[in-house]
Amino acid sequence: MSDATLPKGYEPADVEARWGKHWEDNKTFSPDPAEVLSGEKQPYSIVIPPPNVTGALHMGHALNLTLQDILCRFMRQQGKSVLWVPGTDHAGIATQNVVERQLKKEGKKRDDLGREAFIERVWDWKKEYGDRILNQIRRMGASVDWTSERFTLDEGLSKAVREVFVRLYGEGLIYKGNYIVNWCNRCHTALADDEVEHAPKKGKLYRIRYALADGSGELIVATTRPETLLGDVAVAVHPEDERYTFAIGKKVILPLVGKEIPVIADAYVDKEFGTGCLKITPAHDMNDWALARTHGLEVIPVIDDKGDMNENAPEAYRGMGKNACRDKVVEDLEALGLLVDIADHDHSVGECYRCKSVIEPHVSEQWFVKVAPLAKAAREAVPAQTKIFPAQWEKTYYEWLDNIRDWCISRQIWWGHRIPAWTCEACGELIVQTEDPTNCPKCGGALKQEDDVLDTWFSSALWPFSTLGWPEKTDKLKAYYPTGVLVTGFDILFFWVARMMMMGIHFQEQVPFHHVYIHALVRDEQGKKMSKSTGNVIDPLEMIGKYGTDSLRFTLTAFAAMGRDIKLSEKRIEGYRHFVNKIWNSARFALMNMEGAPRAELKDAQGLANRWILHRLEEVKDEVESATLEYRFNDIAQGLYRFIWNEFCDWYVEMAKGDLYGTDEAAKEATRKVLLTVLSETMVLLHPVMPFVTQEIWTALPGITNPDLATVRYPERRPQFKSEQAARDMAFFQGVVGATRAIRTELCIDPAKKLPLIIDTAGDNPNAFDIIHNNMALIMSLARIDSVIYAPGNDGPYASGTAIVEGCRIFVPLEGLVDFSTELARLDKELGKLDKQLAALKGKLSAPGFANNAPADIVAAENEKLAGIEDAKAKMTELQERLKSALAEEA
RNA sequence: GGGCGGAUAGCUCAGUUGGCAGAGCAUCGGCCUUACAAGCCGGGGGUCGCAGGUUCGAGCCCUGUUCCGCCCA
Repeated sequence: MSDATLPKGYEPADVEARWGKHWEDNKTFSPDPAEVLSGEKQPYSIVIPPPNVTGALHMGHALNLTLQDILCRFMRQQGKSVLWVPGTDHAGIATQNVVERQLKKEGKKRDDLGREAFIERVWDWKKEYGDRILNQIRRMGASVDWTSERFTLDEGLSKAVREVFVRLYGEGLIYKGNYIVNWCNRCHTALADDEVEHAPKKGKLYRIRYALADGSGELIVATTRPETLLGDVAVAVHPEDERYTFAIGKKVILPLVGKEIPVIADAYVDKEFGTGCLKITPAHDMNDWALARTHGLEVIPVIDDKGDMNENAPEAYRGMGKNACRDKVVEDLEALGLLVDIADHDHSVGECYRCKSVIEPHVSEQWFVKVAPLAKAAREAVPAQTKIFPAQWEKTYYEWLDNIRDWCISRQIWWGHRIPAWTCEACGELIVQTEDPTNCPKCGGALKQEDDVLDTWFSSALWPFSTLGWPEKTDKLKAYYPTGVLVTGFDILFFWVARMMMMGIHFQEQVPFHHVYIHALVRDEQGKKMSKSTGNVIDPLEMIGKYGTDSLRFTLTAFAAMGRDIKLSEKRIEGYRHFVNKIWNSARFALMNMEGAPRAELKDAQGLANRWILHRLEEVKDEVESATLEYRFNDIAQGLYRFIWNEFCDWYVEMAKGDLYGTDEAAKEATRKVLLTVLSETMVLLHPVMPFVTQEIWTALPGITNPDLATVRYPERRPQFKSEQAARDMAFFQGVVGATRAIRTELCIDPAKKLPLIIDTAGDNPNAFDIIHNNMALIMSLARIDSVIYAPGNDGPYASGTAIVEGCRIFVPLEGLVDFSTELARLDKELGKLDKQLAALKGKLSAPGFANNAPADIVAAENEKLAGIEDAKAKMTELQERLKSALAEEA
């Protein structure tokens, strides 16, 4: 678009496709590390939180991408060398499940294919569908560097993963051991603590008699899982629980099994819960496991990895499913008279975050990272080297790191980074190294690699440096590590952020990012989590189709700092589409009035409107910059919204029409220049939030030297245009126009009717006379007035609508046009407002101690305010009295 | 059970060193005023969850309390 016109309506789809392609084809967002290494530019980098390769763009992604894009585009405007790395996560369990479902349709299982073929199959799937989410990122307008795209399972990242694993193993920070883990019977794998979700469930609490072996009585034990009693190794009571002190050290007979187990004392037991007697099943309960360790108790698993009772259970129960076994155990206990009762009991149950199956604590051999040393460094780095925004999350971060347990990193699935450890089948030697060994270095025997793969988060934890080429010492790594900020939701603060901190510090000796910005979760308008099953999902792509990317981005930005959750509804997006339209139309207006005006440097500002809008523009530049640097995204959006709509469109453009449509060529030229300057600089300020509409308008502006707005620098400051005087003068002008309009509307004057206006400029504003004198034509057009009489001390006719603006009385003569009882009532209402303010102010000023204790400037300001209101009240009362008596005389 | 956050207009929420409670949407009234009816002009609407405290002054700071949400156990 070269000529200075714009089509009547903004067509987002066309513009987005065109510019998206332009930016990608021109590699606009692919920086050269050399410009950083040479010292020419400062680096600014962000690594994208890699979405699951199986994923589809949802509102959380849309928010996350929008905020990062605002930062990246803004930093480019600041002259930084900006690298935003895109990519996807291989998402072990999720992706494997997708392909397994595919196989199921063909009537096959993964075992039918075997490991190699299955993995091949997953790669095929990835090739076919893995780009979906990436293309959706494109549609958000994200200014990522596509030449830097990575996948957590690609070759380079695999190298990084092996390097890290081998080094940690060498340092004794990775070990293999028996441990109780969260086990999903369905996914057939161990899960990390934070992959387990806790959901409230209705359950039962069973009370069961355990007889003391010496026949001196019985203990009644409360449990929610009676089937696990087959694996009990002790009963525990609180050491200070007087009901049971007699039993401590004795033995009880384990029902249905018949063996004797000890009664132990431990302060962990909650005296209030159930009966105060806790049965200890170390193999099937996390807490019992811990208790068994401190008391040196045996661990007897009775449930196997499929959820069935194993050979340690009495013969009657072997092979039964755990649920069936529970029924049988209860039945048998009842038959033996050992069951006291069953009560309803609500408790929280762990579920697999992938398939929602109930988690079964399970003892097995797994690989672990010893995290305590890593966690210590990660904790200490905050906030000195890495600052978390908002800072309240620091506490949560510390809380987690202080209570961290070793990280179970092995998963019994196939899709993922296979653990680089081999066991010699001959001598049992364990080999851990980056390169695949051929045979045992000790005895030459055949080797077998570990079957397990690594937790997906293990590779994600390396993302900030693995994507930059580590373990190679690449220019990219040197230039862009550490990254500037990590932008993410709080839900993965632990899964991911804390682990990146640990790995980054350990392997790069530097934190992976200077800042962490934690943003809200996007919920539906009722505040519920969006989910497909609830059917309350608002699809970002659908919204983009209906309202355009810019509308969606602006909406998310405007709500970005509003607390922890964003309640989103389609109506809001639709509302901000109106804003996009408003911007478009204001640009159309400006271009219609440019007539190819040459772009020349702005030297001075003439006229109230120009002086004022340039002053405001300077303020907005400051606001947008500081808000962006401080991650106050909603302030960026709101500041620009107000400026563009309520100031630029509603006032400036309307006032500019005076010059633009007038005959004073010099004024016309000056105003064109200001109009073009404000419009074009506003497009730059808004570009990070709304890249497309601003770019499209930018291209149409006359005199543009750089047509690609994405590479245009942030506007220079013009401090000479900052003018508090202009702001004050404008406020008075707006007051006069606003008061006049209000009189018209509230007295129901025909809008077409032109009225005269009389202003007594002898008020509190020393510039009143000049402001009115110099802007008479504007007042006439904005307030629909046909004549203005202004002079200090002038009285208008009593038969007027009246108002007080900064102590100036304004009169709209309405003789014969209205019923003046309406005006009297209107003045009553206004006086009522003044009285309210007066009462509050007087109360404050007369309060004992105010004059003495409050700062002098506050006292002076309050007194001035009081004088102003009292003056206005006196004047208004007088006007009302005058009108009243005149009306009485007439009658 | 431990921790964190929220409660402000009908709705969704701003409110950055304590100094006259704001916005958007919704609502009511009036306008096709030559960029925009996806618009313009004007109006109404709040005991800032509750109870105390600090202060000349509290939506904001402190204590307690109720309700809601989230995380961890």
